[in-house]
Amino acid sequence: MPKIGMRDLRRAQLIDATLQSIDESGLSGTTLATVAQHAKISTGIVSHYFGGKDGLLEATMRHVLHDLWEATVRRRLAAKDEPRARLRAIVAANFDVSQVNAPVMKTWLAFWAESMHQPVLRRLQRVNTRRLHSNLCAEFEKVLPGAAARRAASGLAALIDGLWLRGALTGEPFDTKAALRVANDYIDLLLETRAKPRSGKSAK
Amino acid sequence: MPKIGMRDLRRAQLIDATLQSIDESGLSGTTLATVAQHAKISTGIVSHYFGGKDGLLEATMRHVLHDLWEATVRRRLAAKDEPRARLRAIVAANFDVSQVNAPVMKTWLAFWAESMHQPVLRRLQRVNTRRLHSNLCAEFEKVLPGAAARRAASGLAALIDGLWLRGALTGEPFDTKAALRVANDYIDLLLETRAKPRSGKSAK
Amino acid sequence: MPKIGMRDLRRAQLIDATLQSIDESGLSGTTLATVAQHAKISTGIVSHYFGGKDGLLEATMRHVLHDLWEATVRRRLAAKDEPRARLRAIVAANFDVSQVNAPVMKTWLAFWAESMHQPVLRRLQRVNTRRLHSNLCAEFEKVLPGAAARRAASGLAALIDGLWLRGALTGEPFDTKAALRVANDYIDLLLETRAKPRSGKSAK
Amino acid sequence: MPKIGMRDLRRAQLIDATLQSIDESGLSGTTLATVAQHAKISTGIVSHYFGGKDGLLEATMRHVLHDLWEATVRRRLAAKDEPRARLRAIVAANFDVSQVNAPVMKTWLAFWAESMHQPVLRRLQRVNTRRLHSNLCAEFEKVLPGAAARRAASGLAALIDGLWLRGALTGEPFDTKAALRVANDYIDLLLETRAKPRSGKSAK
DNA sequence: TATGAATGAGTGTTCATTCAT
DNA sequence: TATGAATGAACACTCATTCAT
Repeated sequence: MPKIGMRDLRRAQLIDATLQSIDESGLSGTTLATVAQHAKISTGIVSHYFGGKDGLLEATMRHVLHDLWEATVRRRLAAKDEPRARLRAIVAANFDVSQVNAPVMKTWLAFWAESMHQPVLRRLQRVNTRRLHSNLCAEFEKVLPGAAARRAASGLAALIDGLWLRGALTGEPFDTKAALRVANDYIDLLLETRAKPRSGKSAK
Repeated sequence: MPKIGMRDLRRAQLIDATLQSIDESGLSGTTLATVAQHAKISTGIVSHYFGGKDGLLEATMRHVLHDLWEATVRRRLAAKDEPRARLRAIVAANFDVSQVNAPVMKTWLAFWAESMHQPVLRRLQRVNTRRLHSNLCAEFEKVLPGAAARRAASGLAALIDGLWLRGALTGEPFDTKAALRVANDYIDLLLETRAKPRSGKSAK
Repeated sequence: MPKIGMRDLRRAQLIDATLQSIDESGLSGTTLATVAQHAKISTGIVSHYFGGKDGLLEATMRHVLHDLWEATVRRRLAAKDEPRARLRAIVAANFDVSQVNAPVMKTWLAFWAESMHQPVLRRLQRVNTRRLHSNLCAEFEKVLPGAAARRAASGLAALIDGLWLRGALTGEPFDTKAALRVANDYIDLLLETRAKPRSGKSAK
Repeated sequence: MPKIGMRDLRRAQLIDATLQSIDESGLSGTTLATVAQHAKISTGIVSHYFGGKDGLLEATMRHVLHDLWEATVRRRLAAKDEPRARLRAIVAANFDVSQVNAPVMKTWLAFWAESMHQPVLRRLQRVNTRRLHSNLCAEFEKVLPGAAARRAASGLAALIDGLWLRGALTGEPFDTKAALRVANDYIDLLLETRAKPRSGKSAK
């Protein structure tokens, strides 16, 4: 008798095993055999459920992205309906526990490298990059003129990713508090420019 | 008679071939054969000069890092001896043409992913991460109190890396001008805090 | 309560699915999964009814041979009780619709290749080869001396198989009419030798 | 130092190993490992020289076809310039020792089965089928009217293939003498029709 | 120094077969 | 009787590395 939901259970189990294996050995050191070993099932079943290794990485990344977006929605809903609070919520979502644990961070790094050469992954990556930017834009535009808002969004998006990146590369537990402080300070600085607009001659 | 410098010539030639191959196929798609093909030499010679594939990536990354540090030193020397100018010089070095071309950007991404699992690469990566931070710190400390300076350095380092990362991931030519503007604006904002220090209650 | 004849129904269904799958993908491209898919049943049931893939091919081939023999008997009974008519009937049976459709032709070709290495199939193939020869012999012996009759039977058997083979290999619908004409002409030529026996010095 | 002709030597060696392996285990039982074993070299080298298993079978079949065509040319040149002698030469070429040994016969059978589903092999097979027919046609047309010549060619081509096929399927050494006698007798019968043309109403 | 032929372990993937339900 | 999830051995193919020349 086929268990209802067996397919989803297995897929979740395999995605988890993939994250573990990438954590241990990196993507290049992750084989269907290591994934199967972590999941304590046979190798054949991995290809059976995901159609191959590529499908497995894609599914894993979709899972990670889903968690990120879910965290973003959740935190935004919980925040006061005000730009500063909303921006802080978005920032916090990017440093959510679902995003700053070792398996996920290593998977992100591998994903970026692969996305440069795999169309399917590239598409996922672009959607995510744009989503963060447009989320930030939406808030900044409430208080800043268009061009300045877009620049602010670019800056904050970059700062978020940069903080995340540098935190990930340490190899040590992510210092969420420090990252939040730097990012939130940046938000404050950007919002302050509202009052006394900058000269705009700063670009080299 | 072995030509003087033959070894260095070959190594430079192979490093260049490696960058090309990574540009074309990514690190996972790069084999000693593809590198040899790009360099128009035999496969055996690669292992001979670098001891293997790992040595090749390490050497390639050392080369890229060397270019970055060289650009940093050059631009700092050319800058006025003043924090703002020096900071701008450091920022510009990170967006130097030697760092924002496709082969190098893809190699950086691959390097980060690999550095999480290869001690040799990890060491390289740490040195670089710290070097940027301490360079920035040195300038900020001239005008900001210790803690604030370190925070500013962390922020600017993250922004630089984040701008670089988001630029690299587009897959299109890097928009240096836009990146410089965002980063330099951030410098200005950070330096302005000197006058009216922030309250420090911004962290969540 | 198991339905009476369920077993035979399933077997017929699976044999048909096997022929379809071989038609589509060849024997080497036919798996128990493709057979099950064509029969719209589960994979496990195939092994259950035939004990495995080998048993399936054997049963399929027995089915095809049964059709051939059945056609031979039917057409011989319908023919006048006279050597020429009987021989024509045997020829026609070998080009019966049950033998010259794409699924069956491709299965025959695969069967021949496999029969060289599988004792069970080899036995089937030998029985069939000999049956055709002895059927032809029986008729020729009514009008030709023993040695000549056997030689005539060998020739006609080979011509039948050769016409069938070349027709099968075209990949297009089998031209039964043309094959019949060539074979029947050969029968006529062979029977004419009765009057003016050949010299027998023709062999090299 | 690369030996001149190493490539051709290896290819010949591997083709021979393939024929041996097919003789032993059939095409379906032939793997790159069994071929490598027969050639006493490593498995990787097979794919290296032929690009894969498909390339290996194609090359092997090209080799067999080359032998057949070479035998045909050789024997035709040696024959008297007269239709009957030429036809006998063509027949004999098809039963040449290069074509009636066990490894080659089993390879032919496998080739036919595969050619139904592999375009590359199908093309080879068609060329060969047509070549025999047109070679025979060329001779028959010297002494028979067009339509009769083509029919004679079809008949003889089929008889040749049929004799070859039935001889191959026995699994015992090919009885070349018997095959030649039957085929040559058929040639004689066909050429005799020149004098007293047949009625043409023989087709069913 | 330089070659590239050769190796053989390792990879993703397929598939006949088994078995709990 | 029937299912299809699961197994695990087998496969073609890749590739870093070695080594005779």
